[in-house]
Amino acid sequence: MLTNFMRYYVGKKELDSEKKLNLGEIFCKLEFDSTVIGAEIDGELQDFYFFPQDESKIKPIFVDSQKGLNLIRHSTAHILAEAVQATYPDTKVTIGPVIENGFYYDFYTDRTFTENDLEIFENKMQEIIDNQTSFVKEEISRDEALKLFGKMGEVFKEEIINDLDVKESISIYKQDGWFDLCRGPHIPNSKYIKSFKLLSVAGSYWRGDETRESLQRIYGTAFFNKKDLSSYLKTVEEAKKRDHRKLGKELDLFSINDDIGPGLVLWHPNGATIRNIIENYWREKHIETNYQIIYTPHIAKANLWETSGHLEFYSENMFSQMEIDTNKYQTKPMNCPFHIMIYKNGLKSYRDLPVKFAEIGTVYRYERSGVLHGLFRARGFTQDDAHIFCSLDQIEKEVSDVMDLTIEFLNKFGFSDYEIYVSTKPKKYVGSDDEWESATNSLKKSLDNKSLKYSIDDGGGAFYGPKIDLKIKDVLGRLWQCSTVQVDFNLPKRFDLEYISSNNQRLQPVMIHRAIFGSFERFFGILIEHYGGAFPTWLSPYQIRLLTVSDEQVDFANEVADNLKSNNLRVYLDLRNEKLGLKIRESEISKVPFIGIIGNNESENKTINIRRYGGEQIGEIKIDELVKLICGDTSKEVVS
RNA sequence: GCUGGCGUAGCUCAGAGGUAGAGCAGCUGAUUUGUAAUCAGCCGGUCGGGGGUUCAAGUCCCUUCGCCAGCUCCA
Repeated sequence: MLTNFMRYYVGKKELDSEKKLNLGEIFCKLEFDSTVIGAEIDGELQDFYFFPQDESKIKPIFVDSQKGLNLIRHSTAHILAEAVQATYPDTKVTIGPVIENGFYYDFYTDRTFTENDLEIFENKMQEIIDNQTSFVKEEISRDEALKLFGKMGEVFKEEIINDLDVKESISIYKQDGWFDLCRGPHIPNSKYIKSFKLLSVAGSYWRGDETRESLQRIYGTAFFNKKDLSSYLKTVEEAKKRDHRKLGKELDLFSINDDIGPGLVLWHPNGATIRNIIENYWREKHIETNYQIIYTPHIAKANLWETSGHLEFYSENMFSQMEIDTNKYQTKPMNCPFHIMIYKNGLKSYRDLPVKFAEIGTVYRYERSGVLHGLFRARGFTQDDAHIFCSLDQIEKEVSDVMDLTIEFLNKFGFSDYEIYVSTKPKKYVGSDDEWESATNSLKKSLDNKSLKYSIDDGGGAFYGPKIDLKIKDVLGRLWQCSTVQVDFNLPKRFDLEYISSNNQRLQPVMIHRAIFGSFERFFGILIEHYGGAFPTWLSPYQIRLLTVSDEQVDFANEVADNLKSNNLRVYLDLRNEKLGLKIRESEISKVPFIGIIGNNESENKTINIRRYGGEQIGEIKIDELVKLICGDTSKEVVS
């Protein structure tokens, strides 16, 4: 008799039923309270309208979980769309997905939405939410759907329906009288939206295609409670405060000048001091780990770029050719061909391998004007580039060494959290399957041996070889991709690279491209934001500002400054006839890690009164103690 | 590149057809100062560039350069 007998496993409970139930009914029978708003089944988020299969394992999703938040945000996007159409009925809706920290909804309209509109929409949305509107799902046929949206003139929805696979079921979600084509899932009722905010308006294109209609995108976010929303907004504020373009100006680190050109960076003395410290550290470590440091030109004949394949595959990113005498030249977008030419200069033996060339090499790449962004995306930048020429069976050891060096570097700058990705063979590739497998295994092994966790990006490798990418996490939890290690089977072939093996054969080496910072410009930008401009003592342009209380202490202050300088410390001497309070204020604004105050007490006692950036008092100490204090200060970040 | 917004003193910003403004910075002077702004005076601008409308243009229109946000994490 009981043909439709079903069994569900819901969390730790189970439920038998004589008929098919949807999630809402299941939760109701099991007397779950209203904090359950959906479920995860086979890794997919589902709402109350979903009918699980027999024997389904159902993981309840609670309103205050991360997954629950995705439901809340998606539903908030629908309420936004309703509010926009209620306000401006001629607006056409498109799509409104959940994104990392919130949601957006794209609209088609002649009107330009303003900040004022956002406020109107927010008020209207609050009204809808306060009505405790239920989200009701209805399945409709394809024809019905086309008719329904066609009648409303919702052309974008029609296009979506037409593009859907015929097998796919089509659903709409109703709230009040308003509804949207949507596959869900949604929260049961708007009462779960406790706090939301519309953040900004921006342009976008239908389906991201710039040849299609341009749309207006409204970004917003929603949270389970007001506290989470305000802490998110605070993080956004904090990120704004740390914007490297703003701090770069305030701290006089760098500039980008209209008269020179967009995307071209001027490093001011303060920024250049930091870069110089980083470069010196970089050189020292590379020499220590057996790299040979080289220098190469900024332009080369077009022929070279033809051989390398850049003209064929990378020309969109290269600056146009210039003619010198009768030859065509181009500025370099990459350093590799130059390193290769140095390798080719003279026959190499297997005894020479691995050959490791490293260069702080400036390259120029054409970037579309709209994507330029301070130091993060520039047109001229300097890579910390290196190329390792080795045999296939040396890859594992070499990559292992690169990872050690990379992690040592990143730790030095206070980055201890990273995500690592190994990208494997794509559909189109050069090199043999054996080579790819061997190289990919070497990459994995070198990570496994260090117990470094990584994800596999299947098919995500470049056509010329597999790679490891490393993303670092900054103090605000943002991820930045800097370091990369890439195996290359392509360039050695194109340039006919070879070495003589132990049994006197001519063999082709493999090339490994690697960068730790990626580029000095970008890495510097990340450092500025990571440290909030308050650089640790070893990097800070000035390590201490010496402030005199009055003219009487000038001689002693000069003496202290000379002493510190002779110990290679970076000292800023403020002898101005100003009040101490002003001098301290200016020092704090410049974020120098130490302030040394010299008044009559100090000059009599031959001491300096030390205060750290941020206000911590250290008190009077002697010069040699001060030298030790500054040199030994290894705190990774000064609190801003 | 495209969509939208914005370019006013070194910096941060006000002015929205009728004589270009403020604070900070800078310069000069007074003050000799003890842990986040001493006081006063002065200097500073073809209002991003070019063209137009008007008796009159930061202000309106066109064009050009630059900056900012965004440009499929799919119904």
